Amino acid sequence: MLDRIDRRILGLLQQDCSLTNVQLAEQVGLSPPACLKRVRRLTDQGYIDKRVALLVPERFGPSLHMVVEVEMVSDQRHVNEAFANRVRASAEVKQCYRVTGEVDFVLIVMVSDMSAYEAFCERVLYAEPNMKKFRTLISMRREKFDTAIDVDRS
Amino acid sequence: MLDRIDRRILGLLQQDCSLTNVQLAEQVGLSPPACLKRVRRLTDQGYIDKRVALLVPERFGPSLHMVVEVEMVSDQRHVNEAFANRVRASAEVKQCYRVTGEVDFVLIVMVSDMSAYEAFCERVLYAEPNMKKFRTLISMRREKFDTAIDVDRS
DNA sequence: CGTGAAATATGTATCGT
DNA sequence: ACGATACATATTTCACG
Repeated sequence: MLDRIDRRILGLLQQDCSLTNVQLAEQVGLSPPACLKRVRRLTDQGYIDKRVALLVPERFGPSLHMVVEVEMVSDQRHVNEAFANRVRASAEVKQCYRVTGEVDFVLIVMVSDMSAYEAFCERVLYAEPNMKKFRTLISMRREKFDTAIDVDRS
Repeated sequence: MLDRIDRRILGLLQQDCSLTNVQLAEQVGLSPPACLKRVRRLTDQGYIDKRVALLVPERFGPSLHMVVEVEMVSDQRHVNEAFANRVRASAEVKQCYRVTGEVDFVLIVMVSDMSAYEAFCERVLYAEPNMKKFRTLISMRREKFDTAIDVDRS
């Protein structure tokens, strides 16, 4: 499926995709066309989702990260699917995890200040009829944010 | 500081940085050299951290996301700094938020299975003398993962 | 900021292993 | 099937107005 060179390519690209294909080819020891063919194949076969620029939040004014644990009234799938959709459409919500146990959803919400967070709670959380309760953990500091995954395991 | 075109550039690049400079220039209505100069300036001035390829986790075998709430014994800063450093050096930990309240840290940990998670707990959490207790929320489904930030606010 | 030209990179075709 | 070389096309990047 994926050989050592493919993994090396993916590892490098998820560290830094501003590498030119020539540089990438050099790093993995292939000719540029051979390297390009692999990258194209990895993209076509759905290993690479997309390439994005990661910005530095601090440069855009103060911001808060909220970790929000949401408990729903019922675990009915279609009802919670509706909530998941609202959350996906909500710009403040950067991540949403569906978890098992008492809590049903964990959200990572990014806002510029408390009033923006209150507005979000009104618009998304309190507006959801199936929402039972939620707990907010306030973070003023993101210590680590790494988008790379372990590519040496499949 | 940042004008409308800068914000437009940043907005586009954090959606998709595989755009060529020619395409980007076209979208924002500038000549390629003018656009390139802005991108370089935005990078040099620290608005852009890096460009990365986001991979599709499902293509690399099963994986679990753990939301881990960690409570420390003492809030002594230098002690918790040591823990933050361990966490930063730990490959399984993709994100770490320092939060206020009972809980001190929230980690997003990505592992292939439960035994990998147990190994992580032993190596990082139980090994930390200042760790009082932690709670794990297990997620088998990441509903949303958006690395883009709101660029229209500073 | 735009134009045009030079330097690089990307992408294609073909051949060889 | 996969990679290398050579060549054509496109992009990046610099100098100048």
